[in-house]
Amino acid sequence: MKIETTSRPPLDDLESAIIDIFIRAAKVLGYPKSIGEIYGLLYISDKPLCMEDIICRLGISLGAASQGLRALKSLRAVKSNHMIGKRREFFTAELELEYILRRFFKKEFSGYLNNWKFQQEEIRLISEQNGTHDSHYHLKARLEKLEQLHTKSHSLIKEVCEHFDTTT
Amino acid sequence: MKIETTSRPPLDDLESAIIDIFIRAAKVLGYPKSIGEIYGLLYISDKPLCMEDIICRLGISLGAASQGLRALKSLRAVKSNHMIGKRREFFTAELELEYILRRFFKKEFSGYLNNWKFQQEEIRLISEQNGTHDSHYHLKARLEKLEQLHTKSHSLIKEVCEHFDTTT
DNA sequence: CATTGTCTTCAATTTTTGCTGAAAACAATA
DNA sequence: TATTGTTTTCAGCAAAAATTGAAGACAATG
Repeated sequence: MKIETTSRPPLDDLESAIIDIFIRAAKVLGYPKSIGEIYGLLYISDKPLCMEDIICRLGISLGAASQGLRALKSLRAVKSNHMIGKRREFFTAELELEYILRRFFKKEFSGYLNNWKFQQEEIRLISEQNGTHDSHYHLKARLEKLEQLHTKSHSLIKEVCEHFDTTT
Repeated sequence: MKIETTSRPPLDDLESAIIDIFIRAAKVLGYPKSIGEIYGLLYISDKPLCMEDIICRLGISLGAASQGLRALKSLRAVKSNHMIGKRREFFTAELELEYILRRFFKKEFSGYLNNWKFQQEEIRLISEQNGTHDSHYHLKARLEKLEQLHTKSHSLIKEVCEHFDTTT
């Protein structure tokens, strides 16, 4: 891809400031900066952008753009649409951030909780193998507490998702 | 500090498995591995441990232990107690994880939201400076949406904290 | 106030993570 | 199916984050 910078001005103050919000949000959610930038740029754009637009305006590399867009697509945070007569793929942001967040929490956080549950089952096994004679007797209570916390966290995520559900 | 390894056995399977849960939890909350390890070790110990215990059993460095414990103290996730007649500081885990989580969310997440709010005000300023003639006219609606999301996130954190409040 | 045991700090190092860009893969068009 | 435009992949590189350990600070004790 030969990149044609013409007619793609650098970001102005307002644009950078808005994109910054998304960069920070990405960080908080555990994503790299570039993902925040790309989403932010699409969020403030009133027309679909192609990869070249994104690369030029943000000054990031081809690879980063491609990978970032893939991640964003998998979160359904950007939609891609092919314009008729054009070969290129064009991208738009899903503007309903609530939807995105809900999906994010459901996917990422649930994944984490499932893994935790699995580990906890393993632990139960090991601890039963060791039998009653073992030195870890005092652990029982603590492990049970941990399991309770797991249950509680599980219900938390439902609540969080519902919070972003009320179609404002 | 000369470190005396004697009588401090390496972690057994059960212990490592439990500590692993805390390592992952730390990661999710944005903390380094060592913080999860230290908390985990204290969580499963039935008596207070000193820094040397922690260093030996986890195989981490003095610096990491010191810094990790500092962070954990600031979250009030570990308490330190001086034993009479002993010069050393001893540490115990706060076992009520709910408390820790509540404080964590309040502190970290609120900090993030305040920053966001601040940025959003900056943006409003810039955007008003630019006046109505500017090319960013279509942004208004999107910025308002962002502000709504901010409000909503703010109420979310309250809900999350309350979730961990019910003294089970 | 000197000695000794313990903890903190921080520059250097290691580890982890993200980014780059050229090459390969793919897709559209003629 | 050759050509050309576009996207993906991935090995190597750069930046960021975590860890180490030794030097210095601090505190208790005699």
